[in-house]
Amino acid sequence: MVTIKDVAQKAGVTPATVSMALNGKPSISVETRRRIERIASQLGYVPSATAKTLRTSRSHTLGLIVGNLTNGFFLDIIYAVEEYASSRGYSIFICDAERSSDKVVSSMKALAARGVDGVIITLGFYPDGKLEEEVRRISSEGIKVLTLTSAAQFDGVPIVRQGETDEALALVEKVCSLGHRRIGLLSSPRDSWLNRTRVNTMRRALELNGVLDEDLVDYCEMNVDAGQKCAFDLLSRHPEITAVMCVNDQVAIGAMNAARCIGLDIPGEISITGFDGIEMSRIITPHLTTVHIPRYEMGLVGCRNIIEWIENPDARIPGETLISSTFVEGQTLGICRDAKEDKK
Amino acid sequence: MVTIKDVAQKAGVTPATVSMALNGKPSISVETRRRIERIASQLGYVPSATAKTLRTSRSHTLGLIVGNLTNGFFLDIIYAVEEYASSRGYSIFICDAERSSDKVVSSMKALAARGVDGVIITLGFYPDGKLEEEVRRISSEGIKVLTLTSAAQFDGVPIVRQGETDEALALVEKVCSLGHRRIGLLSSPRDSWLNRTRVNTMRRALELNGVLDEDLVDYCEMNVDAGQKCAFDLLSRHPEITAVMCVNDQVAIGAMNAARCIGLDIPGEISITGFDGIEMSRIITPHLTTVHIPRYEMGLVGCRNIIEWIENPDARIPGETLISSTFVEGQTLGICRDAKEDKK
DNA sequence: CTGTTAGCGCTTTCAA
DNA sequence: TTGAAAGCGCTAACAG
Repeated sequence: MVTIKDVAQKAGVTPATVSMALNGKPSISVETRRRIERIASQLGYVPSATAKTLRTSRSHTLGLIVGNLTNGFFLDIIYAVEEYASSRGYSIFICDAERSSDKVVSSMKALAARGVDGVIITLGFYPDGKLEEEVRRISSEGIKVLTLTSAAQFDGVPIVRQGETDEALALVEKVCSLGHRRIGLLSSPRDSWLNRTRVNTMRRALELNGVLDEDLVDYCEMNVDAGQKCAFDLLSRHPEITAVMCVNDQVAIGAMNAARCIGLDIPGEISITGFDGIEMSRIITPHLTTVHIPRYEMGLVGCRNIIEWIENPDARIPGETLISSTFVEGQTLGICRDAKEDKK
Repeated sequence: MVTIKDVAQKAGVTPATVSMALNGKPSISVETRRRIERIASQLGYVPSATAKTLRTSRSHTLGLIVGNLTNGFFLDIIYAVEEYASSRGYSIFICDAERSSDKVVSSMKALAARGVDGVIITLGFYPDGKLEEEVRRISSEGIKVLTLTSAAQFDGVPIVRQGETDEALALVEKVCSLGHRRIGLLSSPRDSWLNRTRVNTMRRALELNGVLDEDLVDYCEMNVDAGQKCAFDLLSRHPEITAVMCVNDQVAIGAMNAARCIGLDIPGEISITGFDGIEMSRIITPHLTTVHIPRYEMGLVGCRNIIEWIENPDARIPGETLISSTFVEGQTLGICRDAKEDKK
């Protein structure tokens, strides 16, 4: 491996001079700089980031902790973060939280030991106290922490989150305006973040429309299989349901499968809505009506913010950044079948 | 930040002793070790991985370069690699190749500068000479390189690849055995890796069965939209086609959408096959008949092999590891409609 | 069993 | 404009 010494020797100068020349310090004569640059590239010299980090306590690396790597939801975030970071000369450590606060804490310890300049945390579950404690600890070591999405939120830690409340409300209004009164609600587990936020918003909106029926609310894990099973049960118990609103797209796709099993036409006999706007939602037939969460933009903005903060610790970056979601018109929403019958 | 010196001072010993104690060297008295451990954890001491790396030239980090992060195909690999690596105390740098050899080369340079112990490369496209050169360079620096999947393959570089030839042949046999004679083939672009390997295998099998018709072969990008467009064209031009075999699941899902547009029942009037066994293939209705590539196992084995190699450079790890794919019985394969008519 | 010493590759004063 | 020297935090010889 060729080091700064080798370059210095061959150029007939000291390592210090090479360092300054290659780092664009102005106090080096153009002539020597040229010579050093030539020799460096000739020797294939690549400065050791490790040594640089040890000396400067700046590593140009970031940690990215995602809630659960098997969930395609996080893919766009990883993509955006990696893309922007690498364009700024940063490398990304990827860590899977495996839905557990403990794993997040151990990941953060590892990242801190490796000297990352910052950590981006994006979880889909509520973190426990241990995590908050660790966030404090590494912050006090000078490591910048930023959270994406709002399940994990800490005092003084900047957050980039999706604005989705208006869209959730609008979605309910849309369903109601089509004449639906018996509306099933497939939520995530009772103590989950999304049940307490997103689904609760929908619940309140249903209530305002006078169509909330807790018997028609069910709770399931957020994957296709669970959604299918849960929707099947719900629709079997309550055949009067004409629309099912789901906590996310995976559950909604499960619900679509269930409806198909039962022989209900979508959207002729039953309407279905999702949430998130994952890739699959626009690929399946009929296309799912959903709300698209701007994951790419969130990743981009989050990464840009934390790098800005790292490189300019005095510049206060926004404590909270809201990025709007967008309604996605699919083909799973139709006029209530009862309303149609009434017309006949 | 608390360093080894702080611990040493508080324990009344030298840094060297602390280092040995914490690294489980046998030459330390149980008593001192206990004391040091206690003080270390009390002070919240976390050894600097950076300093350790500089000193030992072992970083316990790996680079993972994936062909294209937006493709869900790679998700299971990332998951497996991260999971296994972190269980062994390694952290993962994730890099997106963005379908370009140049980006891969610059990623490798960055990874090498950061002192990674190894690099896992998994690409879906043919690399150019520059990449091979860079692989040689970092190998000569002692960085271990391993490739996953076979698009990128270099002399002397261990590879973990899927065994899929038998399954591709079996798939063709299956289709033919159902009576199909007019079989469309949706391949990836002509000069792409999969066209030259996987699709070519299918092509030869079709030929052996005497049903290869180059007019029924088309080439498209490997995504749902392209697949849909291409399938629509093909089926419009050749309504006699009764089965479409696709280079991968995305294209197959596109083909399913196209068939539905045209009003063809799957599998009643047209059969469709995919390849890869991505999550979506078993979620859509009807489930796609495909071949599942064991991405998780590949990632696991690849990661295990490279770590073994790193930690024991003399132990020769297998130069080529083949992991079998599996046929996935879906609902998109049916008896040829012509055959059925004959029966009537 | 523990201390001393040297040095990994780099940057950053301070002198010259 | 460049050189000399110190040191980031750690480990590995070698002494004692």
